Amino acid sequence: MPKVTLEHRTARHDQIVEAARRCAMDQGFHKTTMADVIRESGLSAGAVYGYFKSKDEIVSAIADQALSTVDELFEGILATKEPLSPLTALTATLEHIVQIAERPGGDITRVALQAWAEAMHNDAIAGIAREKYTHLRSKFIEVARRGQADGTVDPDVDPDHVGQVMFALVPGFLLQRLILGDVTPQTFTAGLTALLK
Amino acid sequence: MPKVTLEHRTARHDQIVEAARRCAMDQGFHKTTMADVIRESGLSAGAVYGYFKSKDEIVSAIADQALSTVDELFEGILATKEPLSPLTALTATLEHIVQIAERPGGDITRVALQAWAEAMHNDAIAGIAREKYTHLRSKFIEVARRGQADGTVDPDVDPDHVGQVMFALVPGFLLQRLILGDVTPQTFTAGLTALLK
Amino acid sequence: MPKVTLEHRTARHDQIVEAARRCAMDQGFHKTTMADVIRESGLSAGAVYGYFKSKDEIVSAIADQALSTVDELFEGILATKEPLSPLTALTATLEHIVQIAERPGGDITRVALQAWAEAMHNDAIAGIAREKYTHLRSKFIEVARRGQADGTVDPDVDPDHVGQVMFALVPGFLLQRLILGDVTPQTFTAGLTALLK
Amino acid sequence: MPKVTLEHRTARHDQIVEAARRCAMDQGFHKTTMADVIRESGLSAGAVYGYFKSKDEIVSAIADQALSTVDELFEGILATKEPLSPLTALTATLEHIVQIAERPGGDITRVALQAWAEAMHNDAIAGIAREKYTHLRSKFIEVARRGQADGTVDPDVDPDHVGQVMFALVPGFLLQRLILGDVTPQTFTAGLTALLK
DNA sequence: AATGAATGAGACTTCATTCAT
DNA sequence: TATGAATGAAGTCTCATTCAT
Repeated sequence: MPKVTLEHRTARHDQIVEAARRCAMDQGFHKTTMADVIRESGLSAGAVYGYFKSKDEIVSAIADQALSTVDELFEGILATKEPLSPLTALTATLEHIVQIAERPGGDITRVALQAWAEAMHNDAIAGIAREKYTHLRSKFIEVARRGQADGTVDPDVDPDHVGQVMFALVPGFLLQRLILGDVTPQTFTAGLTALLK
Repeated sequence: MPKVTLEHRTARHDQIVEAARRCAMDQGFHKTTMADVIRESGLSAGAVYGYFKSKDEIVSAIADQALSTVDELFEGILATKEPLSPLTALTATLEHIVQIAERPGGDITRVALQAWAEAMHNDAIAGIAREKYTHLRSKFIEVARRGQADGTVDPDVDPDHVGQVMFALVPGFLLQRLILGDVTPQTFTAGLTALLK
Repeated sequence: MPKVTLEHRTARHDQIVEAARRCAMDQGFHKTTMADVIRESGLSAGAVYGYFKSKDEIVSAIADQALSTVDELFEGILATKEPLSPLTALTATLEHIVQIAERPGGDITRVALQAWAEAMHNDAIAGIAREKYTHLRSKFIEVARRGQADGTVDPDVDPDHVGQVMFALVPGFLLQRLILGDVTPQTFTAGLTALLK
Repeated sequence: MPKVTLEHRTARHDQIVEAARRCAMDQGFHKTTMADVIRESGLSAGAVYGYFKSKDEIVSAIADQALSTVDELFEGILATKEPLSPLTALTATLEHIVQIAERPGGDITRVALQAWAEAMHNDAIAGIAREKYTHLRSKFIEVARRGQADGTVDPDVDPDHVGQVMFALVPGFLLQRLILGDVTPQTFTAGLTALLK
């Protein structure tokens, strides 16, 4: 019966990652001990090590999740909305980010910050971050291209560069939200409206 | 003997912070051990603890430095240039950031990322980050105000909100530069040119 | 598996306390390092800290033991012997103390002296000492009361005060035995015989 | 001018011992650091080490002082009072102990307890304690002899043994006073009156 | 598969003592 | 002589990981 076992394995796996995420959200990756994860997951040390070879592997899994969540939701947005100006795309993104951040389970964007820092000296996480953010940014590049096709964005500029700027606003918004605490999609959209062509 | 001693103390203090910064740049705050800092500083354990009460205090000192460096240099820019459009201000800022990042001593912006993560669960660093970034952002708000006075920025939008967006581009640029590695002041300025009013 | 585990835990706990007691007997609380206790117990650092949160907790456990041993044995004496004059009670107590002190494991009364000193600036041990010695002294007060009932002790004196004096002879005996080394239950009983009513 | 220098040396020496005594009174010998002594004495590290070769030497000096103080004062009592029953001698001693203990500078009897503990594993202090307490006890033995001469003490008992018992009451009183806090010369004398022949 | 007690390297920090000035 | 910054051995405790049951 491979199905049941697989489901069981997946459930256990997620149980561990969720526990670790909750810990990392409050304490960061480094203050979170394996004992914390074990306690929070309700499993035993041996069980946890049956699913992950090391703490590093768990950290990578949380980082992957934290860096993906924004991505996944963002994709949805871009896929549906048709005539998509940079302003509209950004506004929709920020609103979704806040929705995710305010989920009952805790603010996963805090974990994304941990992942950024970790990527500076952890190759596995650097790889994940590169992959996820390259992908996310490609969506903004796509918006830039559409804008150029629509005539709303200067066609002489490399859409990659336009995408860089649009994408930059996402971590810039996140960071201000977490550290200064006074930005909202509304205030940010207002500022964008004043600045964007 | 106040003069000599004070200079001496300051030199030693800086010697330790510099050593710690080099370590944190390579390894992050948490993988950096006191033994690393002690070895790198060329002092003894006791000497280091004569200048800092704990590792946390050293971390705060590095974080302060990392979050200040951009600030200081940025201030210079804004003070001098007179007719300052958002685009000009941002371009100048990014160029300075890259100048700082490429200094021989190592890229201090990597440490800034560590500080962002640390601010999530370290009140001292959260305080420093809040203070430094509130101040830095206020400069962009000032630029927005000048733009409104000049008629180049929509006067009906709260300049605080415009400042939020301009400021957001700084960490957004930094993060892409460090993680994706393909942004430069030039590419970014090109993208900005296409997007900004 | 509660039974086996509980026994096991108790055995380990005692193994650590015994090891620590042996160390403290030779070196005192402060010269005894955790490394000493770990080596002497035959366990690992982690194992020891699985049973005690800190060195202080181990010290309290040894102090408790050292201050209790006299107490326990003394209670036995008082419970059985019926017509109990102060002289008889004291003689029996001293003989028991020496029996305990000369046990193969080492002289635990040396640890009691450490505990007295420690009680001066360690609230946990001060509390233990207060509790144990209040209890022990209450036995002597009981002897005083019986003496008053029997007509062998002046009924006009507060039995608490009589108990203070009787109890005082115990540490007085211990201290002389350990520092001057020339008192025995026999010499002491002889002196008591000459002095007591 | 050797006199001035000698006075100066003595003053400095005492200054250090007093400082160390104050520290040891509050914290015990082991929690007292050389830094504490240096700060409290108002001298420099080098200066302190000009007078004492090591912390151990300072500890011995404080222990000597603590074990002597009772001794000195006690001698005075015994020298003057002529017809001296054990009860009288003891009462006078306890009153003097409390006088000393309640001096403004702090309760030096707390330091005596430290010295007892230290004597268990410090030969220098064990030697001092032996010497001081042998001497102090000899005074009680002298009282016993006088009692035997006066016919108030049983002449068939070795006066050394009577002295052991009388002397025992001194640490017994001290310990109760410091740990249980409810004995006074008055309560103790009352108890003694009920018990002594 | 699961358990969780045990491991032990290594982290942070202290403090008695020295010595160049 | 006096200073006090510096030394570095040694102390307490943690925690990722393993393995006998």
